[in-house]
Amino acid sequence: MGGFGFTVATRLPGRLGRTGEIVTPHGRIKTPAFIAVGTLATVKAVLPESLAALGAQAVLANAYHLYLQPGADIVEAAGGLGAFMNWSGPTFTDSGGFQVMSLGVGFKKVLAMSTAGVADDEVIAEGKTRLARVDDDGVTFTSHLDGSTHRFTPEVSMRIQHQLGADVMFAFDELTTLRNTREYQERSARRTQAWAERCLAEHARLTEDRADRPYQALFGVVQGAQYEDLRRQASRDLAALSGAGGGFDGYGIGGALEKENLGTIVGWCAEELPEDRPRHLLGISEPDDIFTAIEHGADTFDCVSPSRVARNAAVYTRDGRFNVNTASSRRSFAPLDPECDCYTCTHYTRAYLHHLFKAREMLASTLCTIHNERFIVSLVDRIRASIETNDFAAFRTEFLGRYYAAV
RNA sequence: UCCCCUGUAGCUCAAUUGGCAGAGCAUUCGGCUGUUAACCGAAGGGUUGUUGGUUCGAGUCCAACCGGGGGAG
Repeated sequence: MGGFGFTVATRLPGRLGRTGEIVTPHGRIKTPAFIAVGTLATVKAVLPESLAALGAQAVLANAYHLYLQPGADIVEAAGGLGAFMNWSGPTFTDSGGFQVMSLGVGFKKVLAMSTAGVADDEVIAEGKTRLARVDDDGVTFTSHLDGSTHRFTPEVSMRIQHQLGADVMFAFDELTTLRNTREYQERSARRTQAWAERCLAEHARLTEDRADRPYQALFGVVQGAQYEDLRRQASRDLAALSGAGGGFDGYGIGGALEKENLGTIVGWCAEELPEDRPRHLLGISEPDDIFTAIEHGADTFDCVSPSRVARNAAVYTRDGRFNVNTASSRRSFAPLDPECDCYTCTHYTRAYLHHLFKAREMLASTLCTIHNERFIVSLVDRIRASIETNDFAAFRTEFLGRYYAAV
């Protein structure tokens, strides 16, 4: 795994959390770290320069989306994801498993779905057009762009991700939801494990073929939904894999999670996964979840929330989240968050942002995305610092107490 | 002076043969957690220009008046 590495610096006493550093061919990532999401090789509405300026350390794009548009071959010909999108820092790509599967399921909300009352695995389609079919070998799905039919297997995802050329890739996994039966979860976990082995093998082969290129790390993904035994087993099984390349370079924790169980589930996985490899929690970034995830051993995480929510006028502040497009901001000439050091807060007022949203001006999205991304990056920076100075618990109490106070 | 058309939510407009007055936008608020998302949802808002009349029942039919538009002199 030349060119990729991870070292732990400080540990959170009595907990699984730690600070550390990931080294990639395109730079270092101080952990814990929030990875900005740029699904289509762009963090929507912001320039890469702005992202770098606000302290974003890495960007995560998506194999499914880039495969469909513009095509992995074009990204490869451009010199890889980073060169293509003019981002010189570390890059990640997600395998596309989540997208393909969530299209099949017909809904995206995995986090808070209830398990109540549904036992039939086929019901997960919920009457919507089913765009994907899973079998033991892979997934056949319909493009959401033009209806064309495609097939992803672990090998296909690996080939696409190698073409995209990100520093960190994820193994192709099956997404389940909390509505699937226990029996299905077990079957799915076995399938994801088998796919992990195939990803590793294909990855080793491709790495060999492309020895002239910078090394791309591969993270295995832990599934198992809300079941402790499945999560622990999946973690151990992934850790036990040591293919030609020496196993996974790190691990992702994915799948169905209820907010209340987030820490518990991350903890189960972190206890079973190798200490010396980074753990990435997929798709999480609410402030309280960040504290929970880090405490229980997550080193990195990514999420669309800061940018999506920003485009829809919701902004984070030290005193909680609010919508700038509501009347309360019409005549407010204060920054979004007076303690924030981002470009938006140091140059613009709530009244101006309110105006931009009401006028449907695109600068509204740009400025609020810069703010939200900075807010989360800054929060994680401060959490990292608090671990280093052994003030994590106090900082969490102070931050969350204020964030969720009043209003 | 006469003739024709037209008045319905803040705005633009719907509403079968007379049968519980709706929609889009705007307003107010809420939501968004491995992006099919500059998105989705909810709420508030009406003496249908006015006054009479016909009718079991009128936004709808009749009359007058008021406001707007057009035409003829």
